[in-house]
Amino acid sequence: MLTAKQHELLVFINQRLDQSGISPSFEEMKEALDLKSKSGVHRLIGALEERGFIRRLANRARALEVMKMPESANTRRDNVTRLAPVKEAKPQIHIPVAANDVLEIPFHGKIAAGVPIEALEGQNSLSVPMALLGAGEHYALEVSGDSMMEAGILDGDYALIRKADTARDGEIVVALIRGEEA
Amino acid sequence: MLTAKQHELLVFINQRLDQSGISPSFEEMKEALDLKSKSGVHRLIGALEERGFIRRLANRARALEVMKMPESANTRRDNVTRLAPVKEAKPQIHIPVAANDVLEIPFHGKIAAGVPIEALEGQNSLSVPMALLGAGEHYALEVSGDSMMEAGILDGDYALIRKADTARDGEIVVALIRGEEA
DNA sequence: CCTCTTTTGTTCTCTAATCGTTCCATTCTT
DNA sequence: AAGAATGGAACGATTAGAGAACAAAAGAGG
Repeated sequence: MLTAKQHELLVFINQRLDQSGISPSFEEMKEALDLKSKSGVHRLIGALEERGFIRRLANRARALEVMKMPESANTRRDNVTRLAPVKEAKPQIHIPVAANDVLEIPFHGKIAAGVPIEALEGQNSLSVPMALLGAGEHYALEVSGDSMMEAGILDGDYALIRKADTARDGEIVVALIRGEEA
Repeated sequence: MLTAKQHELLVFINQRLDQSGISPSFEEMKEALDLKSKSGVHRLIGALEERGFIRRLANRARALEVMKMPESANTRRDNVTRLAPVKEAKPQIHIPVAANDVLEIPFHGKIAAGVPIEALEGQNSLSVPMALLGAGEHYALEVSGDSMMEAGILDGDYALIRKADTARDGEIVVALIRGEEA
């Protein structure tokens, strides 16, 4: 799955991350691999990313994250998407209190594939449990049409959208083409 | 994933939060990082938020929350409602921090239309934001098959299910027919 | 309940250093 | 020689620090 260099770089990144929690910069990786140019590191990073071993924020400094390690490496990596630790069964009955952890995000209108967003840019807003949102600025759109049904997005759904300038492969985005078509 | 400054700030916030339960203000963070202006803190906070390490309420004072810590940091922060109480030595002024309302609900296995539930009735459990649950007792099942795709329920989804004896027209239910078929 | 005041967060502009990206020439394999 | 890997350097973007003015929220007091 990995070339020698790729493997070497991955191990280095993982080590630095485990050790200090701070991503190495391209310059530092260059040094670690004993290369003489950052462009090589760039290519290796790209390869590792493509293979799903690391993830990164595009155009951000020191924004690497190790997703998994190759089997060979004994340096284990456990806390990726950690689910809850298993704990002893205890017949307890949860009574969820009304979670008032709610945020109001702007509601911008409808969206449908190929059709311009019907911007009813009014003061409308939607109350959304914070638990559904990540970091960043969000807004809501109503989905029209069944074109995204395979992704579990149905007609009439409200889509919660995080504003962003970039997107990674596999992500679902709302984008304007030529400034008009959605 | 983080730069040195970002890491430093994150550790500081986490420490203050663990210690007093009160978020530091921008001014205090400025002092802690030995800066002379708050604008830098603002940028760092933004970066940490973008990376998912903290969450905050916009325009609210001292409304920070640590979502996770980088791998290295030994100062861990678990969001899950911990059952096993930690030893409480100090007269902590544990002011109710904006609790990360996550609940653990039992995970009972797979479900597929027409097929008996594969009960791996183990002690497994799933962490779920309370905001997604109503009142009552809940559990989780993993969905198998695409038979419910039209309802936005896809293969591999986790279904959160509330135990009930009755159901109204239009509601989606999981039910056992003749005690075996789901 | 309504002002006044203090605290706290937000934004903008500059400046500088660090960092990531890209393109092209060069070297190394096969 | 062809293809792959590497080196080099320019370029543009992000990160960081400072300072100031401004806006918003929280408290205090009448």
